[in-house]
Amino acid sequence: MPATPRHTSRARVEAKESSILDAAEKIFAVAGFDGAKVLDIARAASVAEGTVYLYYKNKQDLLAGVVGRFWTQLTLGAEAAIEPDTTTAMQLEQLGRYHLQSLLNQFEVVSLTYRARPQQEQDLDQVREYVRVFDRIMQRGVDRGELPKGTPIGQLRDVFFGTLEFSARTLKLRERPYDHSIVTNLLSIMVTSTDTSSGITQGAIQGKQPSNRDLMNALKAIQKQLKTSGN
Amino acid sequence: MPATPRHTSRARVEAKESSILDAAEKIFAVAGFDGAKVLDIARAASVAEGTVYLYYKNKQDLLAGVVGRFWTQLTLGAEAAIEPDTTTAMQLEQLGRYHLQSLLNQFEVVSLTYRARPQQEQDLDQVREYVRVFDRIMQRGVDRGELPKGTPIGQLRDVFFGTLEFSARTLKLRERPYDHSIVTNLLSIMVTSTDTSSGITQGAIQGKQPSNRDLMNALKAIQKQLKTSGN
DNA sequence: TACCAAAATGAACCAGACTCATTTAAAATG
DNA sequence: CATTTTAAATGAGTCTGGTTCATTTTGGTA
Repeated sequence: MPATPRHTSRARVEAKESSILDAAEKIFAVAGFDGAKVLDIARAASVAEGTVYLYYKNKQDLLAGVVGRFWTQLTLGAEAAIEPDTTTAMQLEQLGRYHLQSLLNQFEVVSLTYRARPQQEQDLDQVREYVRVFDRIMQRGVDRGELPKGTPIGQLRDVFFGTLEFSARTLKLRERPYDHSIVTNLLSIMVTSTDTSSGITQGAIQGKQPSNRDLMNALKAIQKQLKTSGN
Repeated sequence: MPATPRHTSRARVEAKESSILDAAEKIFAVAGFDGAKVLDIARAASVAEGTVYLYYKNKQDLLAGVVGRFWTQLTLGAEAAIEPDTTTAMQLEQLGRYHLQSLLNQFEVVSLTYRARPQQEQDLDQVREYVRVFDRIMQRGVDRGELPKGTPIGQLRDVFFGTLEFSARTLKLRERPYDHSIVTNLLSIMVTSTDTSSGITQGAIQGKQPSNRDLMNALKAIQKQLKTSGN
């Protein structure tokens, strides 16, 4: 079995494995998970149908392989896209751009991600790994004092990735191209809110009812402040 | 065929149709789309397997029926959850709470939504209808002068739903219950950003590079302002 | 070259979605 | 109410496509 090769060079086994993944990715992308026939994938990889099952337990597992590899590559790409020696804001912007662009460029594969996690099973590790890129940037920002101490990184992560994913869907739906202003807007929103010592965020985090009138008033003040700061 | 009933009362046909939907929803929710057998759904609806196909073209179509009904009901529930005569901020909060709670309570059905839109086919109309609830609230806010004229409703919609959906996933993953502070935080973030005449947002919308240093400085100023406003 | 284990193959198997000839139920007719 | 007609329901049988496994091929080793 390819799983425990002794006679054959590891390199060749891995080459074949990734050629199967390539074929699978291609077929899945054009036909979707249900539409893709294992036989077609095998043919595209120049391999017999049974051979696929030597490398992957079943079709689901094959999909997990495709999706996992995609997110791993995305993590590497993200690391590469981020300048290590710049501000937190700049790094966030770099990650945001990279993320949105990737979502758009490889929309089909991204969509497959949902098919790979059948309900509340243990999540794809590679996706988890990917979002840690964000966490590291934010944590470094806090450590350096660029962001306030109590910055709710986890919540902001949901804002960041959630917004970008929905924006990507919207753009795809309307057949619009990548739009940089989405990232910039998102960033300004997020960073504005990282001051947890403000009454608003503070109250929110503690779950106390913040009186919507107060909320509105506070926000009006901020808006005025922004306006007069003449920026 | 039930499609064009002449002898039988429309009511009875619809009753059977919805009893099949009920059964399907139940089975899909526990077994997932792939795991659900049409035979089981038929049994759960006390009907022969072939009968299901009298009402729904195929399994996918059945799923679309389940998901569509769900979002329609969600829209009705949302309308009901929103007080018509209150502030925009309050209404947004009501919608946010309702949405997050629904996502959590009916997580399985929500997850099925992704299975129902096989790639970039025409979206589920019912989902579109649902997000319009948000649009209406925002538009009314603008009309009333509670929100600035150029408020980018579309972008904020992505922030709103994107963040809530990701937050719901995170909560499910960590097996945490509904957390009201998520909605409140999200709101404060969003409303803060609705002043499009601020230098930051303005620049962003026009897509011009806003110089990250300027950005950070502006934000620092806001944070200070917030802090000193002693709120 | 002969041997052996790893790797690959594809025919056969089987689960499950879907069809359709037949049966059953319900309305219309007289 | 008996009879005819049409709608609705049925489930055995078909067919597609994922998965298995007995057999063949390959490549390293002695």
